Amino acid sequence: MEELIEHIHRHLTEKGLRITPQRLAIMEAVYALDNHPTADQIIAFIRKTHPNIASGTVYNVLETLEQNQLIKKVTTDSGVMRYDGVLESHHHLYCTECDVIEDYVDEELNSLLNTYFESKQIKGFHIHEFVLQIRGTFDKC
Amino acid sequence: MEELIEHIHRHLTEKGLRITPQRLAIMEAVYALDNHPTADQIIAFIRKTHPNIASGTVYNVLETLEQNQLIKKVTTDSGVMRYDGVLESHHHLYCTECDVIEDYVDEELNSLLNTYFESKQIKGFHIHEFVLQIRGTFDKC
DNA sequence: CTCACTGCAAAGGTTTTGCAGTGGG
DNA sequence: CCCACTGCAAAACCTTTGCAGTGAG
Repeated sequence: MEELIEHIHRHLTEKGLRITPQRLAIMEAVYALDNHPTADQIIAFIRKTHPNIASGTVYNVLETLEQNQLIKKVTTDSGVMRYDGVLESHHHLYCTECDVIEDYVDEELNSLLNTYFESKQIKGFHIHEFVLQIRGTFDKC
Repeated sequence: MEELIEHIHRHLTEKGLRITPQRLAIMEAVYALDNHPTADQIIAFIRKTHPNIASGTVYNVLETLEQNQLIKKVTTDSGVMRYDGVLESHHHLYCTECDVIEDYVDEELNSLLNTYFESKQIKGFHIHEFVLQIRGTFDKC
């Protein structure tokens, strides 16, 4: 937690960005709330301790944090954006029964995909990254 | 085209759904418009020949068609939904420069993923399908 | 001090919903 | 004929934007 704040400080400072209570609170919320929170869930969480934060600010901050690689956006089928504090390249398990999205980190899978697409070039297209959505159900659902 | 209408007829009838001019027009629009049209593009296309169609109807029909496996939804980062008439299991190339989404059909890739995840079970999770988003740029962009 | 950032409120764009009326089977 | 479906319009929903005021450096 201490080192998280340390890390955020360094990152923001390096980019010439100010360290505001709102930005710290939003970073903490993304880490505290599991399951890839929506902007709305982040707003609700922060208002418990910080009642005057404006929703516009939260959207703006999330945008800034994403552009500075402090968080990632996660797309959903419903179109509502969700946010992820895990920064390493990874994939997601999407449950079709509940709204859980779980991180799926698997370096072997990344290699497999990279190797496959190195040998199998797609003509006229240059790949930057893969996002694999693994859709299914958790046993508990 | 004839056989397309035939196919839609059969599908809708099997499910006990009515065959309306709107539903046929929307199916035709999804096929006619390339590049995974948005609801808005579908509405604009149909109004050229069918000026009174309501946008609510288009959304409702698209929902119905998707639930009956006559079309597929394609998620985008912006949250705007797009639609795809290709029904076989396939993946997509997302261009980060322009708004093109191209179908990427590759049975070998499907096998690769299936084989990989058969050997590598994810505990507590039962996989239904994979959706690989291949993000990059077309040379022409 | 200064200007990047926040709060507030209004607007923007997409999708959903309610309801009366219509037309497909 | 009947009820599933459409047209229309309002509302819901998420997100962005403009602007005046504030507080981080």
